Amino acid sequence: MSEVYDPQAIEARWQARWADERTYEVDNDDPRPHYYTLCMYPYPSGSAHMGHVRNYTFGDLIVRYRTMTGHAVLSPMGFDSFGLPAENAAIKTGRHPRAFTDERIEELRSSILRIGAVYDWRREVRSHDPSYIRGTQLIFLRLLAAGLAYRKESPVNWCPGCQTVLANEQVLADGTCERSGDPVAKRDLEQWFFKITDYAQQLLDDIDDLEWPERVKTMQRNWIGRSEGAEFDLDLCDADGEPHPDGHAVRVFTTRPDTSFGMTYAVLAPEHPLVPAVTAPERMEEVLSFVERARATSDIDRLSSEGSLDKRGVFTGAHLRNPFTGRPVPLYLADYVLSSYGTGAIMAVPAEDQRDWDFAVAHGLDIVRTIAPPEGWDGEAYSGDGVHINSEWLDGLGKVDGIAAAITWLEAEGIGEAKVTYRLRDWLLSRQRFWGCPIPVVHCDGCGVVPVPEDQLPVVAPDDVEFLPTGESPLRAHAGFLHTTCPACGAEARRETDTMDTFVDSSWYFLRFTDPHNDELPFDADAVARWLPVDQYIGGVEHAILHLMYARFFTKALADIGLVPPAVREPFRRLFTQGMIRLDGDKMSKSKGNLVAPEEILDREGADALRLAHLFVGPPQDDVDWESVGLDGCARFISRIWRLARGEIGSAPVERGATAADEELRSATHRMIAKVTEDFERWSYNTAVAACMEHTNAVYRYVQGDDAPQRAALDEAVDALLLVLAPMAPHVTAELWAHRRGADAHIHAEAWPVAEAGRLVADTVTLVVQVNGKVRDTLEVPAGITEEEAVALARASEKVAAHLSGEPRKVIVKLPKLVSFVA
RNA sequence: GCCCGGGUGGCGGAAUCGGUAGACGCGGGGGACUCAAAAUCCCUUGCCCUCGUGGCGUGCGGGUUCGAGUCCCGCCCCGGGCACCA
Repeated sequence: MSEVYDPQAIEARWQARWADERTYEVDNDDPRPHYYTLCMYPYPSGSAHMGHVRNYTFGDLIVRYRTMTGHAVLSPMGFDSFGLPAENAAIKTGRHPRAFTDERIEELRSSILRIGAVYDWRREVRSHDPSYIRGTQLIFLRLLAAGLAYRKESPVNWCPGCQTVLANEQVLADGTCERSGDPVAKRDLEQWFFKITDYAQQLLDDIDDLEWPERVKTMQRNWIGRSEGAEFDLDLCDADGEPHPDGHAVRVFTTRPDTSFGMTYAVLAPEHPLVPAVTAPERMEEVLSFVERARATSDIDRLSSEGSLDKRGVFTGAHLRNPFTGRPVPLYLADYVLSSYGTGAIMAVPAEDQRDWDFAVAHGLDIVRTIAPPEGWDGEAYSGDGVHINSEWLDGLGKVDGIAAAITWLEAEGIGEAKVTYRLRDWLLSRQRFWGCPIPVVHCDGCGVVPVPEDQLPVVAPDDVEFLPTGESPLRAHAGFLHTTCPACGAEARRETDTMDTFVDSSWYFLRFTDPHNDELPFDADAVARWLPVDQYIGGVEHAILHLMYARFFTKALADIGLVPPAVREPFRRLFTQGMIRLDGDKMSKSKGNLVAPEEILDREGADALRLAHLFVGPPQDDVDWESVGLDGCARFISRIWRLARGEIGSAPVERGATAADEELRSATHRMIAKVTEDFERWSYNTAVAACMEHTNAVYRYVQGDDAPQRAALDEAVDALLLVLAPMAPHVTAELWAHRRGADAHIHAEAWPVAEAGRLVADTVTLVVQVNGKVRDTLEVPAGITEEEAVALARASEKVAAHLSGEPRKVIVKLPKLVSFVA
């Protein structure tokens, strides 16, 4: 047992003991109530950085707290071990990504251990383990069989830097790759997709019941982007309104069918399939060159060309009949209409849509208002509510009624109907990379795409590949992997060489943790039923859309195909998103070169001080600047606790009857317990630490007072302090507990202290006396004071009398804290 | 443009239900201990002045209320998300 506080020795010893005693290993049939807490499994990039420390400090606090409150806590850790950095390192160094990755995992694991975070390491998973690959592939095949995975040729996002296609979610708003920053181009490739759009409505509806930060819920709602409106057909015609001989019709989606009388032109996306068929011969050359230009232009350039709208659209020479007016309107192509949203075609109503207004002005098209703008309106397009005008049978109706009436009319005419459209697109999962989970299908000239039978899983990439900067997966060049036989007909066939997006791996790892050694299935449904949904998920807000949306989709889809129990519709009941660590306003990151290495601090002040500093600096959800992290103050606090708990402060305690001071200390102890417990429940760790500091200061004053401390009151005060600090500063509290109770005593096996209700009420309280709402005096009064006594005492105050002449008009009393006189 | 957060001392932050604004910590000032320093311990610390039984004070302007950091209306600023989504 250490005599002086030596964090390195203490921390190493307790970390070893937690591992030896298997304190935090938990079985699925544990009789205690189950609690599943999970930090997002990390990509193994080497030693932990401050963001990890912060994340695992919060996670570990919950594990230890919930264990002390009597729960069987599932606390697993794993590694999101597929991904681009390992493959890029392989290209640079020639080393296999597995060797590189396994080293990074060991570095990260050892720094996670050093902060004292505890896990059930028996359950560790790694995305690149063959057993995990098998699970990922089996899930893929089941989704394929259920029609939830499919292949389609489509223009996809291609990142020239990463040499791969990207999901929409990985393309930033400015059209660049979220990883490399390169402008993303469009390419036509046959790719695998998951049908997440089938779940758009469920994903939207179920957000409501999640205990997630409102910010994250809003981001998901926006991403799904539901909009209600109508779809209808516009018949192709000539400039005089005569029907086109081929009878083509263009279907458009609009949220404002009520404004249809104001449609003065229509627009197709450049990629729209009808473009060649409808374009007038004399306009063909110009139209095709426009289409070519639009296709060659990356999204980033499409956006930057804003302002030159005349160049961004072209007339097709064709017309469409506005079914509401019966009149022909010109049909344009414009790159501001997206082929991937709605029907890829719009009716344009310049008076009620600013983009249409701008385009109409640039091209000299008519503008007809169908909603009267408010009095004094000096803007251009008006999209708000108002009374319809110029709209025949819609005139006089408001916006909402107008929409309903227009839809009724479309349905009665048989040319359209109400329609809900989502912004969410299907999830493109193919990646032309090596270091990912292979897509387990075979391409056969006779049979087409053939799934690899489940009993032949996993399909694992070979090791003897060459990593060259060719921009192609080395799998394509590996004859042994590429050439195989068709599982269906036995003929020669080629393996799929694309791998899956690593977000596929992270979409089910939380399920695997419940049953990590299952060789038959990714996981057993009963095991999942015992733990899911995750009671507390913790991670960075940067995953608010991608990972969290995909994991939700997987949970629903896997439940629908019978892998996950039907009752589990959501993976994460409660989500907490922690703030970022900044240094001088910048995000702390390797690429910015402004990292503060946790190791140095662990070597100096120790893990407990670092953990407390992270907890104390401010609300966990807020970003923190490293400069404001009060490491010294927390280290000082720990040494105050150290001396106090070892009886090195003040006079020696004695056995005696309780004095008022003793009773007051005991009351303070129980108020502290209540405060910390409440703060833990509401994720207010900074105030929990503050409450512990405050109590420590009170105990210091108590033991240094004129009277010797009473042993019972002092022991209770110190024990309670150690117990509530145990989840926050686990090593030093364990050491001090063993010092006080014997070497076998284990503080983390103790029950969480419970505040006695009878102790929470102080004997005397501060009564605030106000006159006209201003504080004029404060009086110490017995807690059980009556209203009459309180008012009498307040009236007797000279300070009150100075501001109150005569009788008050009104007296407001809120016992026992407030008496307020109204003059 | 739309949607979320947020704005409180020199600094990080607290105030949980409309009731003492500034808990706790950092930093500052003073003192004790010491030959001295470090460490430690104690006191003090929103601003202003005519120093009182004083005034002001939670981004700005209004309002509700006996009483507003907290509720309502209108702005300003900062951070984040989404954005030719028809």
